[in-house]
Amino acid sequence: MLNYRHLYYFWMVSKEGGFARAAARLGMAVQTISAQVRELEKSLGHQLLKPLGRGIALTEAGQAAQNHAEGIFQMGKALVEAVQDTAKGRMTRLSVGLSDDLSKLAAHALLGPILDTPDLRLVCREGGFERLQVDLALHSLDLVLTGRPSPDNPNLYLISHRLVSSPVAWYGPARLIDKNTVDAFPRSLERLPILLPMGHSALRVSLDHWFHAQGLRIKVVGEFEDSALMSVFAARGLGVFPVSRLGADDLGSTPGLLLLGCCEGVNEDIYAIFSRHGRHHPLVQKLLRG
Amino acid sequence: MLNYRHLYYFWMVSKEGGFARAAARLGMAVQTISAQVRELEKSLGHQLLKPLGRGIALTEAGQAAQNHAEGIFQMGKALVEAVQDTAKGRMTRLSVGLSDDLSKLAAHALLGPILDTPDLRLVCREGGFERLQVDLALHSLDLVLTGRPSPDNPNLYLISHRLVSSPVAWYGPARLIDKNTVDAFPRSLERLPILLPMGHSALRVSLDHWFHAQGLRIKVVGEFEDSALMSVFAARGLGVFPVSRLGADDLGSTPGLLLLGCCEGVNEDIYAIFSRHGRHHPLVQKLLRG
DNA sequence: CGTTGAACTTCGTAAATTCCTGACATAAAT
DNA sequence: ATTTATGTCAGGAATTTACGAAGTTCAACG
Repeated sequence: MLNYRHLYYFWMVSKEGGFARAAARLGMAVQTISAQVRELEKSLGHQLLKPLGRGIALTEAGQAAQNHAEGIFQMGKALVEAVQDTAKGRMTRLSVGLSDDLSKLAAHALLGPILDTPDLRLVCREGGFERLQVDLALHSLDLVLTGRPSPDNPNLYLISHRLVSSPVAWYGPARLIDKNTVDAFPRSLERLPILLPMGHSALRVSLDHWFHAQGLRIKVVGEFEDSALMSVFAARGLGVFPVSRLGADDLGSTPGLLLLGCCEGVNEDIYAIFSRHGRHHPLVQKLLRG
Repeated sequence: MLNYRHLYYFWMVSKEGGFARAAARLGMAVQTISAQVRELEKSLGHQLLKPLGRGIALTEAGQAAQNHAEGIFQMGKALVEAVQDTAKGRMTRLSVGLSDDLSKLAAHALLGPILDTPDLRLVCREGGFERLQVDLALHSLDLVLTGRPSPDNPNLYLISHRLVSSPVAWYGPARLIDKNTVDAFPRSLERLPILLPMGHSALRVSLDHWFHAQGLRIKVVGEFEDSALMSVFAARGLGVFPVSRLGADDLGSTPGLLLLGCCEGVNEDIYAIFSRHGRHHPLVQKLLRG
């Protein structure tokens, strides 16, 4: 049976890069740390640290152990926080991951129902879909908002729930939008430089289908992972871009951006992904209800 | 500081559903377990278990703790295995995740270089891309083979590396394939029922582009998450389907399946994803070299 | 309605582990 | 040679863990 106390000391040593610093940080004697780490090595049957110069270095086995320990103690920390939060009457802290493929404006609109929660402490993290999924599994996020469902594997510990399905509109810089282009929409897209989300996003797949169905031959001048970045490049005149209408009503009043048109039949779905196990965060439940 | 031994007992109790059973499983006295779990509750400041009938049940905080503990001890187990494996001269165990969007035949071909490793113990797990990604982060997999790259976030702990880019061929049941359809390929696809991978796979996106570029209007009769399942339905006569040529040479000799044609310009990329940290599994390195 | 028995709890004490003090050896960089 | 860091050995104090014995709770059964 692995001794987690020993592991903790080992982890601290490898993080601080030496027994002396680790002992100082832990407020303990150096010999103790040394002895305990040695115990760990004995119980695992392999050397984890080797001398290097006047310090130490990780062996291969040590590096493997380090990686795992990192995750273990990260989860330990998350556990304590989670327990503290659960029973604290209403929960005030909510960690949300916002996938890059999601319109930031839509995200804000979706989080609306809980923004007036008293004493709310909202922690927003951004990143790629996969990265956020990992954090969800490690329980350092309560909820992920994304444009793509996680496959609803029954024996898995994640649930995806479609929050909304919002129509998609096209916006562009004033330089490119005039009465002609608006009237001729969507045919006018063929004459305009187009910005699109990256190929692996669900919205992109829907749009490709739509182009095909409409028989549109378009000129793609840019592909973006992050929709906010895309809108910045669009406002600077690079091209026109699609975005979920949800929360984008005031995008037309953004300096430099005008509404080009709304493509019927193309929707951006927004999903909430959260852990199946355990209690659900009350704020997550509130979001799901509307 | 969280006491992992207390946590371990708590976890065992919640898994076994009672102190008595947990004590039996641990070979210890019931009182000990009870006292230790009580210590944990005291240090966390919240009750984790509550009486229910003549047994016990998890409180909300307890459920949160349970979830985290599950991951923690899973990683602890993985840590021990990893350390055992590292120093055992050459590593013999390799845990590979095979993404559903990947042709099983191609996967076998890619793993070829290491299949002759003496004393190899290959652990193959299948699943959705996201699920496997999570297992990679939890270090219960060494490597994931997939048709889609994980975004190469520089400050992230995962690396994707494109292993091969293999052309895609179409196969179908004898009932649908004859000299006419082969000669008229790819135009003949318009007259054939088509099976395709699910919309979120990278191959699907490439194919949609290809259909569009060729001006093909096709009839999709099935979409599959799993390419192996797709080939089974195809062999039974449901339709024709695309598959990476890599490792598929002998697919033509599979009872009931014939080669229809090869679409130039459409490639299935296959990526290897693995953890950036620590030493890389020697077998993973061997795979990357070729 | 009281008894029964399974399951959890409390208490006191024995055993094991953890941790410190202090002294000393080794190895490498300046 | 000096400084700085790791590695080792001992003895003893402090803490944690484990268990026996006795007590409490609660559903089930006659």
